[in-house]
Amino acid sequence: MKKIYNPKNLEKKWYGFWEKSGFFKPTFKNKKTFSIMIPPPNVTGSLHMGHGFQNTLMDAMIRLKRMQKYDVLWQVGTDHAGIATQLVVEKKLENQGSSRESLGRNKFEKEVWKWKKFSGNTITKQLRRLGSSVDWSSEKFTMDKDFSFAVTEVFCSLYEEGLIYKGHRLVNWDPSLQTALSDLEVTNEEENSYIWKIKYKHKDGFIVVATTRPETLLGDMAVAVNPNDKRYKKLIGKKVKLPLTDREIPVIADDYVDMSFGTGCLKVTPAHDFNDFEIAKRHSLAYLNILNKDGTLNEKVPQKYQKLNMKAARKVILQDLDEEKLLIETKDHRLAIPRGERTGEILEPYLTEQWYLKTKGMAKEATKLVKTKKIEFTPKNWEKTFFMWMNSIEDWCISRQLWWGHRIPAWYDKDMNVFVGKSELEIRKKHKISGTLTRDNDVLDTWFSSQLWTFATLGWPKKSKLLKKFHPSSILVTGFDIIFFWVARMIMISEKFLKEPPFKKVFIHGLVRDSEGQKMSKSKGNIIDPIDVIDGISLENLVEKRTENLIVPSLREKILKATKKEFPKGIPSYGTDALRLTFTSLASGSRDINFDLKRVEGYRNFCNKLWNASRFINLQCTNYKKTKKLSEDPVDKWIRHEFNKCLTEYVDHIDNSRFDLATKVLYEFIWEKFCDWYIEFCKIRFNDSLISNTEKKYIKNSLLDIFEKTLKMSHPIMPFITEEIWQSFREKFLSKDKSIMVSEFPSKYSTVLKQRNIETLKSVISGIRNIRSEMLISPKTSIKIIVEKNSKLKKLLDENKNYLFSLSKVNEIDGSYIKIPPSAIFIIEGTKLHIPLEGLIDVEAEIERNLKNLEKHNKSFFTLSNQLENKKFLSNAPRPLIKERKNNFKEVKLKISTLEKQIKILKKIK
RNA sequence: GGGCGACUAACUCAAUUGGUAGAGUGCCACCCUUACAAGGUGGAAGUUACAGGUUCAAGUCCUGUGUCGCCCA
Repeated sequence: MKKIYNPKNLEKKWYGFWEKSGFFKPTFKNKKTFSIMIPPPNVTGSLHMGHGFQNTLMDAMIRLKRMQKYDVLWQVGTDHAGIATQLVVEKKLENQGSSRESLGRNKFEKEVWKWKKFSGNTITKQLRRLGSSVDWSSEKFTMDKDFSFAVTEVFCSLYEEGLIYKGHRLVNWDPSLQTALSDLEVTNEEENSYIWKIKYKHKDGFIVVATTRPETLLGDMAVAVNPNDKRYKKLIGKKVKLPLTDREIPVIADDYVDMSFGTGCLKVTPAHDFNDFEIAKRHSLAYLNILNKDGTLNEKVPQKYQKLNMKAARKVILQDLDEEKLLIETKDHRLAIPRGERTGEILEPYLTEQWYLKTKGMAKEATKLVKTKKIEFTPKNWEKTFFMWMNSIEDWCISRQLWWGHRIPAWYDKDMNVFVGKSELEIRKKHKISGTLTRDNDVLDTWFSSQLWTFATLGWPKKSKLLKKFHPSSILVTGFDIIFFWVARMIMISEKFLKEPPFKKVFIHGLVRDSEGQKMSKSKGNIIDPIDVIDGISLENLVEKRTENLIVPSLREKILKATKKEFPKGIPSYGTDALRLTFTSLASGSRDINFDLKRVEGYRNFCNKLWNASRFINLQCTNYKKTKKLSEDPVDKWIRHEFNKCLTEYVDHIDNSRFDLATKVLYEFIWEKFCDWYIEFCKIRFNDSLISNTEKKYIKNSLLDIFEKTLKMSHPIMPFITEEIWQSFREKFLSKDKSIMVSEFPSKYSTVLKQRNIETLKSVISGIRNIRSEMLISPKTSIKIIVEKNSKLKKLLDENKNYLFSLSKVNEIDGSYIKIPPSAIFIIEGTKLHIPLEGLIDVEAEIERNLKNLEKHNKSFFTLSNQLENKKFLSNAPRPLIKERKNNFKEVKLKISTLEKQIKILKKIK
């Protein structure tokens, strides 16, 4: 074994071995089941830190349950990601001088499939690098034939039930994509803009309308005022002339108008504003659509403005208004601008006919599932958010004017009568149609298909074995950003079609941000690729990666500088296990996860520690194979007790999705208990000539036994290093398992009591070390200690001489206790322990040290005495607590009096 | 405007039902002791954002304020 842990090579080797051996597949042997459906990543995307985080948590659970002999299924697959994928392919075509339109629908679709084949492996390769033990044999893609079949099935059935309908109304329209988007795909962010005041003339003068969107003026159908607004009361019902046109529009009264905003006069553009749409409904106004699909003005506006896009139109219209002296004020104003979350384009409310799904009824059922705890959210407060959304849910616009996705199974005859069915053939048969039928051009929103993920992956609508065994899945692990998009919709649709929840628990994790809490994004140039943390990357390559394909090239310099500052030497290779440990250690249920590479370094060191511990054990057990009998020495019992404690907590924490705490107890056990003390105890015994070879064998058995259990316990979080070490110990462990990952999860040692003596011994050793260090006694100098002859402590120390002598460099325990020379002292469980000063300790420094300790104890003396003098405390506080405090008080008093005496003595010598 | 969350050591994060605030990294001192310098031993470091309140006892519960972030309108 090499001196330094090097994760390179060994990770790929073991992953390949696991996959080839079929360890990831469900066994169908065990009754208890555990299943997780992976949130399907975008098929053409690549893995980011969020994926890394999420998959680490899932894998930890999956590996644990697999070792606990559950029948485990981790369903894997990818999502076709309609808009995102179409955009990428269109961009590619554009670079080749081609376009979607010039290719036509069929050829374009073929291009996308080609691209999917080319880039689709990226993400699955990356998942493998993370160690994710997903069942590749049942991998699914949302555009697979059987999956598509399920989508069609659901659509048709919802349509037949009357839950899907076609509606003519305003949608969020992305002019660059020329498709509708659902409300959830819109981001509203405040931006700097203006508010303009424009004169609308009438026969007795004019009124002033305030607007943030002057360019939609050409679609105005009314001017609205508040019915209580005295300023405009007499104008209600009159007509005003719409500027730049020859149209006249009425002044109407509507409560919606805020008298204090702007001028109190609102222009009403029914076809291009959601609020105005509602106003128009109330007043039976006409809807005048003034936009083409590409966002330019159409033939309904004066010729001059036709074909202008919104930006250009605004400029020209403001100019013209100014010329006609109708523009009277331009003022800075901040307002929320709706943009498409994929394209960043400004969206237009646009009047079109779209497919909608009625959601209110399903939402009610979904709410019930959570309220009755059939589904539980962790952390729990997300349920609140979930309920809020379910209460205010609107019908879902499920059609998209895209070419990549599940095409809507609807056909139209010559007269535009619509028929919905699984195929054209089926429709012809059913409705006895022989004439032409044309299929609807639109595809379904990607989320419409991904909502079926938990069951369509398992073969639904067929009644498959998998479905029966693994649905509902045990837990869903996902980010809070898609609770509405995905989680809620899965719950609704699963309850609708399977009459059961899609999962029993939902674990909502935080968003991975950079170390300063900034969201990682391409435009900020602060993205860290998990694979780069695993393999390492040079500064040059990192900068290159962060600045390529920038939308705003001017950011380049800034990103370069920031990257150089944060990673002056690039990123070293830390290995998957270190990264996974970092992720789990950060999974505390908080909303934001600031990813700091320094934490990875700490966990890489931890892996190195484990690695080297195993080297030591390997060395001690050369040519040795474990036998049954374990040593019953107190130190062996002590470590077993510690192990039991750790194991119980560890499993509990994972079951409660507190991966941070699980990582913590594991870390502390391995480093602070196993390595710092137990291995040292073993080392001393192996070197002790007074211990028989037989006894040493028992010690080796103990060591190997607990080491194997420790490796197994660690495996779910750090799979690679544990497998590498375990395999090299396989014969020593006498294991018949092929891999640690399919071995049985360790159980507790039976009936091991807490070993108080060992704790005391540790305290003595630490106390001596403390004095040595503070008094600057060279590590080479051996010292003598003096302990009261008949004390329990003396007996304990005599019994454990070997440990005491090597771990604190003591060479004599003097129990004579007559004429104690000037000493440094400390008190352990009421017994004084002296270290003679002569030739070792600077008296002045020792006085200082004692004064410092005295001060510390005085502080607790006061808090404790206050507490214990307080009658209310004594009558109200729980008994054990009072007892504890009283003991503490006694101890502190003793310590203080001893220290004071000691200081007096020392001062005398001086 | 409504809702949610965060604020704890220099940095990144913990702290079960209220019971004397803990890790990692960094810092200081001493050590290359044959598992490990990616290490060992010891140490310093906090008015828990602020102001009130409840309580014997508050980082934790309540009220208000501030700063930052997210969601919805």
